[in-house]
Amino acid sequence: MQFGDHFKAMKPLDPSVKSEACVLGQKRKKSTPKEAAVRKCLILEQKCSLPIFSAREKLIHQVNQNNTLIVIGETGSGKTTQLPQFLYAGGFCKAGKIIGITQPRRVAAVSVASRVAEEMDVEVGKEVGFSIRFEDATSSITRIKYMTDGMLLREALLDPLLKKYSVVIVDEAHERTIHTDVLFGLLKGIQARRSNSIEGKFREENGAEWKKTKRGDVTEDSKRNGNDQKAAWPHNQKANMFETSIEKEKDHHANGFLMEKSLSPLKIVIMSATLDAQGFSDYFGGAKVVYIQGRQFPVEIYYTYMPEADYLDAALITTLQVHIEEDPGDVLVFLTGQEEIESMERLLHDRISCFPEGTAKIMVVPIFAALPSDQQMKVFKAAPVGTRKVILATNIAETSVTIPGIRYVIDPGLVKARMYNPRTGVEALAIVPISKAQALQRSGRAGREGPGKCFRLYTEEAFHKLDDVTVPEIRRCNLSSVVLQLKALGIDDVLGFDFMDKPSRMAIVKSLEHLYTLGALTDEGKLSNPVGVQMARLPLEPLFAKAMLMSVSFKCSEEMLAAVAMLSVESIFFTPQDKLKEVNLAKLRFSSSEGDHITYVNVLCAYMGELKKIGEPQDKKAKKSLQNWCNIHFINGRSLKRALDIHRQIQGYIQGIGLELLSCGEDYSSFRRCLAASFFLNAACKQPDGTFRALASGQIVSIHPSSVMFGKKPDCIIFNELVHTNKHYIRNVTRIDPLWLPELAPRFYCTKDIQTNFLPDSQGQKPLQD
DNA sequence: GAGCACTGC
Repeated sequence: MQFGDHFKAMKPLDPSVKSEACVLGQKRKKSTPKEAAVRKCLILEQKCSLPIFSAREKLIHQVNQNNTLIVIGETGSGKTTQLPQFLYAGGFCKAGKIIGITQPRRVAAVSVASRVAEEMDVEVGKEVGFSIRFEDATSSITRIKYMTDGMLLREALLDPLLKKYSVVIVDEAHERTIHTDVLFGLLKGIQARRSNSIEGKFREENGAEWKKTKRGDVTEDSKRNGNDQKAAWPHNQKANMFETSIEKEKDHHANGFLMEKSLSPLKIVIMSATLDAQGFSDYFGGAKVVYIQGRQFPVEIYYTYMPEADYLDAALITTLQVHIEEDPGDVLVFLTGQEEIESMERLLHDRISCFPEGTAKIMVVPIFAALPSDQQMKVFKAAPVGTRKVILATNIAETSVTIPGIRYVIDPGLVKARMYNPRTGVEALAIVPISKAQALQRSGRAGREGPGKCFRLYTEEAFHKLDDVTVPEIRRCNLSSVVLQLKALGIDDVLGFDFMDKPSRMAIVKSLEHLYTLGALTDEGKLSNPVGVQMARLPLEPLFAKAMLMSVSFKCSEEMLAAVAMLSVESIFFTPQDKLKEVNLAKLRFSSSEGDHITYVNVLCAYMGELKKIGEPQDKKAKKSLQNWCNIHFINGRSLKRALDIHRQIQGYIQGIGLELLSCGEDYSSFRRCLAASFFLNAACKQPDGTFRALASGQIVSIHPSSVMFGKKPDCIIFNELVHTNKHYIRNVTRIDPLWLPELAPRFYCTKDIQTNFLPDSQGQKPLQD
């Protein structure tokens, strides 16, 4: 480590300072100048000791030489924080260009940005910034910008060639989120267009180094070159427009405008933690791959000799065995859901209570996404001396949350995954085996601070039979949002889009049909104006976006705004299994006999009222009072805060589009009529036996127990979600008048069928349509 | 008459 030698002579640093510095994004007390100096040295030392540091020059060189580079670096290599700094120093931000780094998660974007800002000794939001939904910490001088992958996709809607960026780094590419996958195809297209631009060619011919132009040319560009949006796309049917634009650029060249007007090439860097480099390289035309050493401690892996019949029982026994036989160190147990975690918690407490006097104690802490934040924070609290912490976690602990102190991992090898059937439109949650990559990720959680052990509750043979990598999200979910965004980006031929893993034809065609039904696409399959254009602008599921637009003419846009904001977040009510009755009682305060949608509107209104009373939760006391309000109503404060953020954001967009926000007041029938008009495809009617039949699919469905309509028997309802667990459950349900359907959706329902369906003698058996 | 992994705009 040639660069580190310089620091060896330094006095050893106070260990407390060191541990603090290791925590990303943690708030620090204001330090004295001396402390600040020590800290600065420390940061420099840490930087230089990272495995990536010795590869600095090589990396800059490789990015200069290759348009696309694949960087494989294990956990702890420092690639996320260092590579952007190297490229910044290597001249990639000249001419006001930006290095963009995408992350799959918001917290990562924020914490890494603050760490890098500190390393560069600048304020967050200045040279180093981040951009996530609801929060933009960037400015005109920002040159290194961390952001969520979805955020960069949104930016592409306004700037289709991402002209601000000289380099886009896609981090955690192995996670293959739906946004990352769309970005791949998009970036590839942008890179091709930008290289084909006249200046790209000019550069190649002349071997010119990095472009030198004055700052501000980016905005000038976009002002003058408004046509780029249409001209930029290979799949665009108006390809001839691109030719025209090249001609224009040639003219500019002749007139000496070239250096101001034209585009610099886009560098793409794909960073992944797994060894699946070949797939990325193949997709990006045989792109060069570089490997960076990681810094992970060894983890011993143990398998069972025989397959386990009951993985929960096996997990329980293994946990107790580790506790009794192994050295100190916390245990992380991966389970599939809230129910499993809660029952395991009870079982562990039962067993511990039977331990003989003098046995070391266990502190059990659960963590899963629906758990309110204050309870989630408990996993970060150290156990008292002599007590072992056992964390019972879902997938959340695999990547989203890093818990310090873990030395033992117990992995049953299962995960609860959401599946989507494009043919029926039914989503299902199923417990399925994890992939090898996931197993590796889980065991790695034991080796972050020292050597660890991982107990896999399956045989080695079973491990080898697992899939290598998890099926990318884009192959598993509803594509309506993605297809709408691609259309908005000018990509008309979605079936021909260059996906790294192509979704099934059926899934794409179903989404196209869905969007057409919503009026977002024209008969030619193009984005319709204004409906499609406006829908694409709203950061909502397409169906909710349409409902939002429709609500303006039903004069209930205030109510719909509240409803779609609430429908966009999950787990509004937190329901511990042992407090079902109390939860239902608390819900009554907001319940509407008409259904869940109005109930949600009531909850959000009540929350806003509470906020008004106590003011924005700036000070501790107000925060506590708000938290208290949430607790007594069994409301998840984090979810409601998110709903409020979405509410504000959509409100801004709606006003930006120039649409009116109107309240229907006490008359909820117009709101319910609007729900019927928006969600008519998800209508269901009561059958004689009390179950419901979905009108479009003919499926037998049941109202989910979490609905306020559960146990009630309305004649006709609309719903927002159909999930298959033990039954086909519908969630988010509201009562409607069956006659509204033919009136509001005449292309799908006719009055005669509806009447027949509800006549006593027909007993509702006749299917409405095929 | 009884239940829901994780992200993201």
